[in-house]
Amino acid sequence: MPELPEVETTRRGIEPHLKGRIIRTVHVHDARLRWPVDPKLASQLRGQRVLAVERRAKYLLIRLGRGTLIMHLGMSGSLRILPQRTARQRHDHLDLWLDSGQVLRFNDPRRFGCCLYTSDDPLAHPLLAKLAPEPLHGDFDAAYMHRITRRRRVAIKSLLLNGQLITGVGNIYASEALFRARIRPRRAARSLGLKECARIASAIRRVLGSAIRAGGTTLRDYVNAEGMPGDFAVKLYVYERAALPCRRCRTPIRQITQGQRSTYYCPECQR
DNA sequence: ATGGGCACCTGGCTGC
DNA sequence: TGCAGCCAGGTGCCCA
Repeated sequence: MPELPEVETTRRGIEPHLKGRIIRTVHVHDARLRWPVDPKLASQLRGQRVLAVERRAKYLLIRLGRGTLIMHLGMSGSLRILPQRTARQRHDHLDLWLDSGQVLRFNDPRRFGCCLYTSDDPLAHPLLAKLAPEPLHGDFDAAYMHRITRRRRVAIKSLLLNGQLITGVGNIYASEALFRARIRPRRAARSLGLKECARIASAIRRVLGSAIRAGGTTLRDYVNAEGMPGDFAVKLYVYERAALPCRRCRTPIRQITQGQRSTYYCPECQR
């Protein structure tokens, strides 16, 4: 489900409730996630204070006094802040009970998410160490886009989903960024010129930034820390709009498959 | 090194 | 109504 804007919206929603709080207890209701929740997790977290909630790509980093909880929402995960006595629901996996009387609850129907504790530098963790630069930071620009596309024959859409080259962009925002950059998704990465790379880098930053300001995209089931959907779906130009008129030129939007994922584009606006 | 495909899961929808 | 088939916001891993 969540791409960078949804993860960032979640981070902003939970941080004010977590920062400075102490984790009193941890309840693991269902340890089955992408990797099983470590049976030692509860004893590792108990009594630790939350120093900050950070984000790296689509990972959330809950910085604690003696370590870090690394969480990923996968395709269907959500984190909510709830009063302690809130009844559990299907697919609730774990609760962090805080000294404030609130609970951070992780729900994930498809179980592609994860929850890992490390006492080392989380950025050096094998899952995070090789991730590409943050797309909203200064080192992600036209020159970077140009450099990583030089030798690659893959379609630019597929490249945008490669987390070792670009992070934070998932299937929705890959199509949306290419529409805004006016580039066809099937273009070979290495065929793109510097100006086109500049348009893509700029489009990625703009679409992610706009989506964060709208609280993310809810198509089916994404909810923020308060359980509310995001508002960006109404601003999508192409995603899930197959055969509907392009919002810019009225040409029917096309849907194709690339790497077993759907891609949407306007054959008129994108070249 | 690069790229393609599969795997991991549940749930919702469509069509017979 | 039941059931099979297909699709869905991610990404690690294996193979050519």
